[in-house]
Amino acid sequence: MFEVVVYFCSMANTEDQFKRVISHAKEYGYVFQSSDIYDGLSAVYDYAQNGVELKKNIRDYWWKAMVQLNDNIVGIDSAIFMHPTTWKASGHVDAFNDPLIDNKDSKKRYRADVLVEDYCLKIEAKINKEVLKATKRFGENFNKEEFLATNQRVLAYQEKINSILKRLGQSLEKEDLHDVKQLIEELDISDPLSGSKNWTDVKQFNLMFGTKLGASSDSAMDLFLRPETAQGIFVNFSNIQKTGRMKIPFGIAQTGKAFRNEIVARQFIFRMREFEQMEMQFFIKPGTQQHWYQYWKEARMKWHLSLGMQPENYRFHDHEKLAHYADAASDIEFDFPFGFKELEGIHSRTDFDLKAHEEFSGKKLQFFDHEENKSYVPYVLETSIGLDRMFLAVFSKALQVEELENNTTRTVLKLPAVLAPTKAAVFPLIKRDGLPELARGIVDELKWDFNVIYDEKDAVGKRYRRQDAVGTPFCITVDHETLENNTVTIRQRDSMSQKRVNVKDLKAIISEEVDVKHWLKKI
RNA sequence: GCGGGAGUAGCUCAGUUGGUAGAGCGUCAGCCUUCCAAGCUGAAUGUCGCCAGUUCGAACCUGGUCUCCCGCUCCA
Repeated sequence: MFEVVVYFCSMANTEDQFKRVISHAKEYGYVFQSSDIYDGLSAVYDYAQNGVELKKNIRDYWWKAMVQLNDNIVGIDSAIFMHPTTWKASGHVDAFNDPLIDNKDSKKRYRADVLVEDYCLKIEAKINKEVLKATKRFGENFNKEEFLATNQRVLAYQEKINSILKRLGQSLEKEDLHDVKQLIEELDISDPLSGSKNWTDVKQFNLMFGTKLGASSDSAMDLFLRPETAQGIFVNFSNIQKTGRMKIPFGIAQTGKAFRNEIVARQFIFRMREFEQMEMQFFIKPGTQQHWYQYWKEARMKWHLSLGMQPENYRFHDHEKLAHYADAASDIEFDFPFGFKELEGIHSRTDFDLKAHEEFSGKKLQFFDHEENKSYVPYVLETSIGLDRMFLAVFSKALQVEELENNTTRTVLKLPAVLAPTKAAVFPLIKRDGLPELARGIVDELKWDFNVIYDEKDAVGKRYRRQDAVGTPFCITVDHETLENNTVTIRQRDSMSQKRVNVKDLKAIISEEVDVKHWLKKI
C-alpha cells in the first residue's frame, strides 16, 4: 500500500505553477487556445472534452445552490442582444468609454480624465492649505464658511477648478478628444511618475463590442454585445415578478456569456474578451440593503467553502471606491497562481438600475408591497461570479504534484469530486479471461448515472495514474475474484486507498461522493 | 498600446560556425499478466508560429507579422 508522505504544491515558483496549469489544461483536454490551427486568437479560449464537463458542473453547482435550493429565486436566460437603450440606461455607454493617453517617455498609460481630475485635487489641496493657515491665524474666531466664500486666493483656486472640470466635462460629452489633450498641455500636466510631459494623443476606448442587427447595411441597427448579464435580469424584472408571482425579497439568476473589449486581456482564462458570468440579482425593500449585503456575502463565501478548498485561499476585499450605482461592494478574492484576484463580486446596487430603466423606458418597474400598502422601486443586491475564473480557481488549486513513499511522484488533479468531468474509470485487471466483458458491463450500468470510462491499455498502475492526472475520483478494477463473487476493488484518487465492494453497491458508493446534494448539504 | 521574454512532435525541451531535425515523457499496435507511471518489440506525429529578404543553401542571419507569458495601464 502506498501512502502519501510529503505533500507539496510545487509552489517553488508561482510562475512555474501557472505554466504548469496552462500546459496541463491543454494536455489533458481541458482548455485549448481558440483557432489554434490559425495561430490562435488573442485572449480567446475553447473548452475541450474535459473542460466542458468541469465548466458545466461548476455552473450546475451554482445553479442548484442559487435557484433550486431557494424557493424565492428563479432563473432566466436572456438574449445576448439587447435594445441599445439598455446600455444608455445602465450607464455603460458613458462609463465603459475611457479616454486614454500614453506618456511617450515613461511608457505609462493613464486615463486622461483622471489626470485632469488629479490636477484639480492638487489645487484643492492648496485651498485646504490656505484654510489651515487661516485657522492658525484667526484661532477661535475663524469661520470656515465665510473664509471659503470671501478669500480672494481661495476663490481664484475654486474658480480654476470649476472652469477646468466644466471644460473637461464638455469635451468628453462632445467626444472632443483633441481638446482634452489640449487641456492637459495647457495645464502643463506631467506624468506623476516620471515628470515627463511628452504625451500621445488621447484615444477613446470603448469596452463594449459593437455589432449590427439587420442584414442590409443601410437599415441595420447598431447593437452592442452585452458587457454583463445583469441588465437582462433588470429589463425582465417586471415580467418575472408578475408571471412568477414573486414577492419581495426575491431573486433572479442567470448564467451566460458577456463580452468586453478589454484593452489588455491576459492571464489565460482569467481575463477574456468573451466570458461567462453567473449572476443573481436579489430584489429587496429599500433600507434592508445592509442586511442582505451581509447575508449574501456570507452565503456566497459558504458556497465556495463547501467545495472543500482551504479557507485561506479566499478573502474579502471591500471596495472603498464605489461604482456609480453601488452603496456597498465587496469582492471574494481567490489565491490564483498569480496572487489574490477577484473571483466574485457582491454589490449593493441600490435602485440605480431599475430607476434608470424606468426613466429610459417610461415603464413602471415597481413592486406593490401589501404590508406597506404602497409601491416602490426595489433595491438590488447582486452576486456576480465569473464562471471561467471559478474554473481557473478550481483547476489551478487542484493540480498538485505529490511525492510518494517509494520516491516517485504523481501528478494528480484533486478536483472536488462533485465537479470532476469523469466520476469513475473501470478497468479489467488484465485483458482476458472474460474480465474486459465484465468491466464493460459495469460501465454500461453506471453510465446511466455518471460519466464513466473504460480503459484496458497498459498496466493497471499506469491506468490509475492516468486517471489521477485528469482528476477522476474513482477507479474500479475487475479481477479474477470478480468472476467468483461479483466484487471489485474501488480506489480513491486522493488517498490512493482501495477497498473491495460488491458491484451492486457501486452506484451508491459513487453517489455518496459525487452527488451535488452531499456537497451542498455541507453549507 | 508601450517595454521585456518566448514560439521546434500532444507536453517539456535540445539542436554546434547557416548544410532542410532530435531526446524524454505521452500516444497507438503487439508481447507480458502484473493492483499503483518507468519490462520488451514496433509505429505514428513536425510546412521548426506565419510571410518576405539575404544566401548555392535558413530552425539558425535580417525585416515584418501573429500568438503566448511578465510588467505598466484598466477592470461594473
